[in-house]
Amino acid sequence: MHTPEPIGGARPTSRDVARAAGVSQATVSLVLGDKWRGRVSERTAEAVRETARSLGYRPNLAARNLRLGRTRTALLVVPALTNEFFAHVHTGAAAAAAAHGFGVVLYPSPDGLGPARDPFASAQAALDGVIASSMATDALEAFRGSDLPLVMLDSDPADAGAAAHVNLDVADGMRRVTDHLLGLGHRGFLHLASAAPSWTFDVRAATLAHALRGTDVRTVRSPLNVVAAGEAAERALAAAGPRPTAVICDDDILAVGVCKAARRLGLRVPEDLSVTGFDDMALATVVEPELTTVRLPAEEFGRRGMEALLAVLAGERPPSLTLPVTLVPRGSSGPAPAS
Amino acid sequence: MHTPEPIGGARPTSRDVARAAGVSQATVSLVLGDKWRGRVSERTAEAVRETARSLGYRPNLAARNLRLGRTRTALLVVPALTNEFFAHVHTGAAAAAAAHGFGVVLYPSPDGLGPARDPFASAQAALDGVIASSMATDALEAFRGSDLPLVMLDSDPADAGAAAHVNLDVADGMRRVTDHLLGLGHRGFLHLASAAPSWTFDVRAATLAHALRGTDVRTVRSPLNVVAAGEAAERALAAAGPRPTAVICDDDILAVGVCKAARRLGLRVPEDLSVTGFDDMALATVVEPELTTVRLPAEEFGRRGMEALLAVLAGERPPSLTLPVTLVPRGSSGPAPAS
DNA sequence: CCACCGAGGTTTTACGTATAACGTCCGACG
DNA sequence: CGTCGGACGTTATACGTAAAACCTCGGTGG
Repeated sequence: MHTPEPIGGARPTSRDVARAAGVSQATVSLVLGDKWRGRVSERTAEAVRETARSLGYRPNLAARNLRLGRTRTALLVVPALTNEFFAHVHTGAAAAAAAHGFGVVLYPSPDGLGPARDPFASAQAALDGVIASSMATDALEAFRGSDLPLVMLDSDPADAGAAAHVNLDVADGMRRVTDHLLGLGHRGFLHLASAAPSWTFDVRAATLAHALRGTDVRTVRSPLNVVAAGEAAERALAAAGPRPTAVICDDDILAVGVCKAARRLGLRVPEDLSVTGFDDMALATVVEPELTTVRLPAEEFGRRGMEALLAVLAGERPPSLTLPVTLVPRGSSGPAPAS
Repeated sequence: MHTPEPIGGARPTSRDVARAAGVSQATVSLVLGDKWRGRVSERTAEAVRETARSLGYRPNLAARNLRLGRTRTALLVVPALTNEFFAHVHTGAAAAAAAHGFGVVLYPSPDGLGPARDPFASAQAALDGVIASSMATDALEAFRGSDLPLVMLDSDPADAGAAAHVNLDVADGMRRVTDHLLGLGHRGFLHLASAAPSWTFDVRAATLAHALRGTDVRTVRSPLNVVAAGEAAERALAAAGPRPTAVICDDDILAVGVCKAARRLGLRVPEDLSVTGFDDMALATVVEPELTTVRLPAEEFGRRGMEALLAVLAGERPPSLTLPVTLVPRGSSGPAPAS
């Protein structure tokens, strides 16, 4: 029977390697840390490397972190992992981190877009910095007390609590959506907004309100899930008064709910009702017809966020960025029906 | 202008707290570690707590980890975060971990279901153990060299490299699918299989082959994404010979691709073609009609995996588990068309 | 002939924590 | 009256690493 090594199975330390190679611990550290040029002979260095390999030596990260006072690890806080968008953000952040020898610990704030209870208690890993993405305004409070450098993604650039900001130009995105729909002749709108009190959604609402001033706009809020969004949309579309001809959604998930509601109400998309989403996730091309939506550069977003954090850690003062977005017109939006 | 504390801004240590409270560092450690009963007076203890609070003391995790020789942190390796299934697995694992004061570091194997290059170099965090979920068979090799306790999810239970196994009863799931479709009168099948060389998919294929012996079965492999799956299915369905009346997919993502292909070919689902998925992710209820699929207890899966790891770390020898799955019949499967 | 230097190391120290081992004072008991 | 044992702490040490400071020895320039 295979016994998987006694649990605390003493791993070899740099001192073990030193003893086995007949040198001092300091020499081992120098060689393996690649700082031996001119201080240790090529012969000795190779011997040390060989010994380390044969013993299966792996440096103790805890000890190294303690000694160096940093961990080369960043925490990425996201509202919810089930939202594909944040998976892409993570990919970008992790790639940028890896390029600089950093690691990323992912921490999904447990209450969806709600407040993060104690990210640091949960993330046992010692951290060098934090990237908080698209957090609810109240959730951000949890980070005020920390003395860690903080980069905020998708939050109010005026907020002084962060060392740097990286944003998506959601205002421009929303403007492109309204321009698109106004150009198609729509004058009656339903704005299906996210119920989460987040800066990024506030911007969308304000932009939309401004761009559609003078037209007929109703707003309904819904949590970010298909079923709830469908119910909210169904109620709003079945309500009395003139029916909107276009539904603008804060997120693809909401838009999918609207499409399902439209089908239940016997409304054809886009002939009777145009629907637009936001994010351009895989979801957008799954529904029939495919969603007109705003594409966000999710991966670049994560990458820029990590680069900003790395800059802060290097003592620089990184500029605050706003990344451009694009409108992707697809089948879910069409000319307004003749009234 | 708000200067966010000098980057390396010396945080207070337990010794600083001790000095400020007029006690020794050991006393601080005892009090804050909640091991002071009978060794320190209530008055002193409260004074220490108060001082720590006012100084904003936070223990240095690196030092604690070094001292204790463990980190209370586990690594969860998943093939791809964009697959919603693994987000749920993480949720379950994180919950179980938190209940025992553990943290979870998420590591998405960068190459999808391909080999994980060096999980330990990337996860800078020191680790107590590893949970590897649904890894490709070759990717598992990356973990052989490690001396960390390893729990495998969704992999061959006969594999002796792991300290424990937790599995989903995918064989039973696939049998339920075939029973369901055979009961509906289907005799011509297409199996749209995942191209990833993973144990869990091998089991599905073998089970399907056995359950459908004697009927007409073709197999096509596709990567796990909607577009590729759609193309593969379209080719297979348009090919010469008798057309299958049911397509059995290894994953909901593949099934969605099939639905889109069916629409392009002018085939109605389920009247002309039945389609089944696997996993029961959000995707399954987004397409029209909604997918008949196999529901996997993803969150419990993650929870059980973490519990198994915790048991191993506690020196126990946890039993290998297989969790039950259920068939969720929906609109995408119906009676076989009369030929 | 001696001071100096560079090559090739070693000795030592510090990081911050947890805890085992060790004091000290005082009341009580034999 | 001695000493015993809580109550309440303190002192000392170890975890494994990185790196500053130091040592030794043979060659070399002045």
